[in-house]
Amino acid sequence: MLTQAAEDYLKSIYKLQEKGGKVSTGVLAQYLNVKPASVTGMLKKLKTMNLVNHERYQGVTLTSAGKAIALEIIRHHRLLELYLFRALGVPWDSVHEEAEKLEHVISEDVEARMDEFLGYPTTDPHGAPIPDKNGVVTQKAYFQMTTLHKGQSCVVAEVSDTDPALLRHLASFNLYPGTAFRVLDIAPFEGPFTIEIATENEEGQQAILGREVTKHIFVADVQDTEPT
Amino acid sequence: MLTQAAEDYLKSIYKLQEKGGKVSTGVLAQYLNVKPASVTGMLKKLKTMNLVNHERYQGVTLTSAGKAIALEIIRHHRLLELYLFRALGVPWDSVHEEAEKLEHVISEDVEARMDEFLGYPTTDPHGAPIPDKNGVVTQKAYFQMTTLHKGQSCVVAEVSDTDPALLRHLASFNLYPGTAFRVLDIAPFEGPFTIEIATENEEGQQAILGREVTKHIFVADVQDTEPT
DNA sequence: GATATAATTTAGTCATGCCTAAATTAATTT
DNA sequence: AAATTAATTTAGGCATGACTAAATTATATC
Ligand SMILES: [Mn+2]
Ligand SMILES: [Mn+2]
Ligand SMILES: [Mn+2]
Ligand SMILES: [Mn+2]
Repeated sequence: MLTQAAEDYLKSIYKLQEKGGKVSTGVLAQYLNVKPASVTGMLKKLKTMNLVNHERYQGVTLTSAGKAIALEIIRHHRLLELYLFRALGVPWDSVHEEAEKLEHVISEDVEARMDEFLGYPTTDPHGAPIPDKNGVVTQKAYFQMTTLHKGQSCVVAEVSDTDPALLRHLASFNLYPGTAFRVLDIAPFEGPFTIEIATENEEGQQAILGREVTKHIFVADVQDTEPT
Repeated sequence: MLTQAAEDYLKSIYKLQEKGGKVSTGVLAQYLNVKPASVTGMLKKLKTMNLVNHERYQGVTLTSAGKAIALEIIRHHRLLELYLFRALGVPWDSVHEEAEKLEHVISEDVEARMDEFLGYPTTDPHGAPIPDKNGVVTQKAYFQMTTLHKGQSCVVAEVSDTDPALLRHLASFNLYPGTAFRVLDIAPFEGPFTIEIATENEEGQQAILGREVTKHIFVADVQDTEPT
């Protein structure tokens, strides 16, 4: 069994190399809240275990063995988030922190039982894909919300799960993965978005979202619609 | 926050001092699968944190602060065992091992939610009492099964939870906490017990339990009955 | 009461995983 | 091409928590 620290390194390398190939020591250090020197030390260990490819000064990538472990931990994390949310009613904004500790500790048996209880889900409460038990991830295509134009409508696909305050803010507008909305206006000079959120009773709730917030929202099913 | 190792020491000291007051270094070492020298080292640390009373060569006891932490961990452990058993159907013989890792990692919020889901239970799947949220334990009076005499009937109160093979053996006879049985015979020279287990359809299943097994079973509601 | 035996503590090591400070290497400017 | 700046690695330390071997203290035996 790997240590918790080693598992977190692998998970982080996976996430960072998804958007950008080779991962530099500095980027990884910042992501893990650790100094670059500590990263170098751990990469050496991971390399002797054949979990990463690493040439000095050249950045790091996962080997297929390393990737398999990373996906295993990510699967634990996302299943746990959804399980805690659905089965125990743990709030949307605290499941991440809780799962961060539990992911290293649950057995394959408990993982399988949660999966069954949840009906073999494919996304976590923040819209992130849950790798299947063989480590296959089905990543839906989506765009950062900042790329939307006035008048377009879409559906929330995924939101960042690390900042509880952001998640509470989104929840205050009922803005969850699966929620549909339309862009009514975008203020100039990188200003805020005004959107209309589709609600069950057809009324359409309005919300104003600052730029920082929209960077953490990803959308799909983008369509151009007639202005009302 | 304490380390996982420190929490395990406190939990173990609590359990050992329950039956026998002061706990010796050697006994604690054996219980934790660690060498006596390692125990001495940890006791020094725990003493500086005012969690234990320890005079060299004189054994160790918990301070009230240490006891509070021990009970907190034990509460986690037993709630987790029951939760895994009831909510996820984890088998009787593997909940202990699973809970051993999770107990150090769950939040007070998840603890409270499991407690609510379970209806504020008072005993775990092996019959051990669950301390309440204020650390109050209500320990039912019971006796080791070896103290029973031929003809007596009783109810299983608690069984040891550490050995999965033993638990599977007991399960094969449907012998769980709450199960009633009567002693039909005790073979001489520390021999095995023959018992009749009460079943729903009144038939009465017989079982033969060796001495080693009976040492791990604790019973209550002992009554002298007429031999049939 | 001296002596043997058992339990406990001390002393010195080792592996993890983090740190800071200094040295090295790579990338950018000029 | 040389010099500056940034990224990365090396070197040396620290805290945990385990180990072994040796020294110490307590207990049992004669
Ligand atoms: Mn983690
Ligand atoms: Mn998530
Ligand atoms: Mn434990
Ligand atoms: Mn138990």
